[in-house]
Amino acid sequence: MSLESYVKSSKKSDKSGKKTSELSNIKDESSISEDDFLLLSVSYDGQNSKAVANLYDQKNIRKHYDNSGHLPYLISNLTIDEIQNNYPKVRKHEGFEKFENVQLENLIVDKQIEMTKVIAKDPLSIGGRVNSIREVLRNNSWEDKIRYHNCYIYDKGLIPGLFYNEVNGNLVKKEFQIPEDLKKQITGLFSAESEDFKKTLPHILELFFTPIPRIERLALDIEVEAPENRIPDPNEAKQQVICISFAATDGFKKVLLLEREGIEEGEKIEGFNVEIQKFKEEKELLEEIFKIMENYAVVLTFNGDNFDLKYLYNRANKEFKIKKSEIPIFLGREIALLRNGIHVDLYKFFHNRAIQLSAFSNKYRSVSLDDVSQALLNSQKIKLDKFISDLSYNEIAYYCFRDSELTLGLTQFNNNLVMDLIILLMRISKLSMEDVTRQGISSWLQNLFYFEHRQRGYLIPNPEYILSIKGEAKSTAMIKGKKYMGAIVIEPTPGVFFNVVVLDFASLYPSVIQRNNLSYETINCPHKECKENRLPNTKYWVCTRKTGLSALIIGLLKELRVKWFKLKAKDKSLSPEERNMYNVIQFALKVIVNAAYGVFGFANFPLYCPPVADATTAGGRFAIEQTIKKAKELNVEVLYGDTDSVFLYNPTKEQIENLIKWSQKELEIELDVEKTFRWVALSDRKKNYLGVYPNGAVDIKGLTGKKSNTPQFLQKMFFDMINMLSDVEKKEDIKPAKEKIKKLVKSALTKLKKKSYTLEDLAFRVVLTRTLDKYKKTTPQHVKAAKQLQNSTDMKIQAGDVIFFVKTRTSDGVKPIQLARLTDIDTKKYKQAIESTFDQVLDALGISFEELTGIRTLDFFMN
DNA sequence: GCGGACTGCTTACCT
DNA sequence: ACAGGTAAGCAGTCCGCG
Repeated sequence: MSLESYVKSSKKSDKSGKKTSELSNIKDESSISEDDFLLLSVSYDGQNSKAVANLYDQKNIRKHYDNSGHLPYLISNLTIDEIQNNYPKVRKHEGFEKFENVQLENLIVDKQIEMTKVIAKDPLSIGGRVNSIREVLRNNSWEDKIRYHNCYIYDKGLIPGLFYNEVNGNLVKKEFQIPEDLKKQITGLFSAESEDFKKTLPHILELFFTPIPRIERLALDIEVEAPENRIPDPNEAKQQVICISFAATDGFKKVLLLEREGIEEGEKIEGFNVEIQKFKEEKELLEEIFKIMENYAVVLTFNGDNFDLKYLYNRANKEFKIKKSEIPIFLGREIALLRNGIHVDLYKFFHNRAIQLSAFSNKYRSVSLDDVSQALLNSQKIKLDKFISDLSYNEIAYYCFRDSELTLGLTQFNNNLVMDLIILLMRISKLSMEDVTRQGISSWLQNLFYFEHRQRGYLIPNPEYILSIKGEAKSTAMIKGKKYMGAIVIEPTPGVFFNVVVLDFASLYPSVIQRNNLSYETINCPHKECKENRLPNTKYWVCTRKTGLSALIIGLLKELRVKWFKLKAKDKSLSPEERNMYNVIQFALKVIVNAAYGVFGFANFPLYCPPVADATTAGGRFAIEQTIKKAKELNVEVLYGDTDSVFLYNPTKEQIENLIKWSQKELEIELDVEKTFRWVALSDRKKNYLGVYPNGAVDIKGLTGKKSNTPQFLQKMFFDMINMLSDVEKKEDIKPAKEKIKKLVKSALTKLKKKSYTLEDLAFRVVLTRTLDKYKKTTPQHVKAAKQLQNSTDMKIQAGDVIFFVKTRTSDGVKPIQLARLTDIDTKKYKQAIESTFDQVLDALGISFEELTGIRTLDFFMN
């Protein structure tokens, strides 16, 4: 279940009286006092040449400049003398400050090493220019690609998303007390764990037992004059800004308009009562925008990095020559940041695949404000029937304001879920709010691991170094082009099976990582005696002397999630608000923990270590293989399974308990009953099944009828069929259901022949994953349709667009619905689509489509 | 010139 | 740009075929 749907349902289901909160401080802001400041980000102030912490003082940003003289640096394996003699350019570098000796632990060789810290006056002297010190030192340079603001966070042990006080000019972390009994309960759960584990636990607990404050924020959206409806170029910013809207959490709402010749006031729009202010001069409009932005610590946009803020900056700077220092925005290459605030571009956040997939279960297909709002808020942008430039004042204000309202809404729904999630992810990853909302999950894990390295005095290894010692993966993948073997999918036994119990391993890969002590330094470690400690089913051994850092951290986060937060999220004795909070926490943990395996197999991850990923999936295969074997021994039939699950046919309670106990004892991995089906329909296709729960609810996996590109008329038919099947309680019920399905299909075929479906109903909807010119090898149908559209209309077609097309008897075989007519439709193709979609389910029921309809393929359309 | 067998490409899905 | 495994449909290629 997705994060969002869980929260929604728990809200609905519980209106009972509140219990006294066991964990009063987690959502309770009363424990926060005026001088507690939330750390939102750390940045580098180039003018003062200092790191600066951006704190949220419950209203605005408060800057705290470094007062310790901390400077950027890199680490060299050479001694100071060696550097002086062999690389004299280092000392002569204009940004060079000084050398220092340091001792760091190189985990890969498991030794303390004397190294040299090369300290510079500014970050660019370390790296980023052609003659930076890291370029001079070349292969003798380490830790030289770390962004300085992150380096500062590691060295000071700062945790973004936690509270700090200013004590005698220093930043001091505010400690929130975890209630004693709670602390005891939790630590009690882990009494059997290692010393390393226990030592780290309190630091992790702190992240989740510190209140999450409400953060006031302002959403904005601009409109720009657009001749012929062309999207204006934000780099040039040639057209005037004609409208801007604001919506903030404190209730502030406003629209600013530029007065233009020939624009009418327009009719007042009912229900739209937002204050509108008109400006005669665009420059004044811009200045007012900047003034309002400065009132808020956090500014939200949807695509502000690449459009709104970039446009405002360039317009102010290039057209009106407003000085850089008077514009509250500064531009990076692909980002727009604020001088005195935090800019969160929600487009980037919702684009993050971990967020898109896990949090919102792929509910929005393209990352547009319209799609995301539709999916999460059930609200949409205002539909226009004219060009932006032709709208009346009232119309454009209304249109523009809705965008700000939606943008703000995306952070507010379900009790500020998105905002809470962002704060939790900051705490776990140690990334600033700006970074965590813009960067992918590999950056989150990179930063988390780097932080831990520094905190423990470990050298952060160069990626090439890890690869040169540990090498590539040793297994062979099933799929061409992949680097190593992945999971096992059990060949399904086709048919309908009553009373099926599905068992699955709780967090299989993280459990393997923890149990097998997997980490880049522990796999194939340098110790002689460890070489005997082979991992089953692999060509690797693993360290027996030390706990691997990733095994420790991932294990800890996983254990905490499974043994505490997940249980609390389901605990009916807690208030819905508390459960929501626990659920957001367990979810944030899930995202991080589940991605931990994947990043080790991701070539751009700086701790990339294919053997770790390889050994992880091998451990997973070992677990499921042993489980199948054990099930056979217990005389239970395994019908199907995928990666971490087994479908058991009609098992007894005892058999289930046996398996679970066996797994705990022999594999040391938790096996749980995930779900029980009244019946399951399996075909011979893997990753495809239909299961009906005892209450009639249906679980559909992989079937074409459910896929998002299937035409709507067919999706609807498919779900009608599912409804008929969900009534089936016993074998005898299948026959009448079959009769109903027969009627359903016949009426659809008739409708198809009579052409009474609309083009919308018939459209296949496929995402264009790249721009049109990038399809070189083949031209798929949706690309053909998109090309037609581009050639005969003025539509701009971009990567990420969903193309609606129908199958036709024309030469291309397809037409975009904008250009098609019902008479073009190739009915035969649609009949085939119905047939194959239905076959996936009917196969399992032992019914053939032809038998069902009683018609041979062609006959129906022949007369 | 055309169709069947085949491979590869592309998208959407599962875990 | 976290991973690999699978299904489906189509595009493109090769081969055989008087």
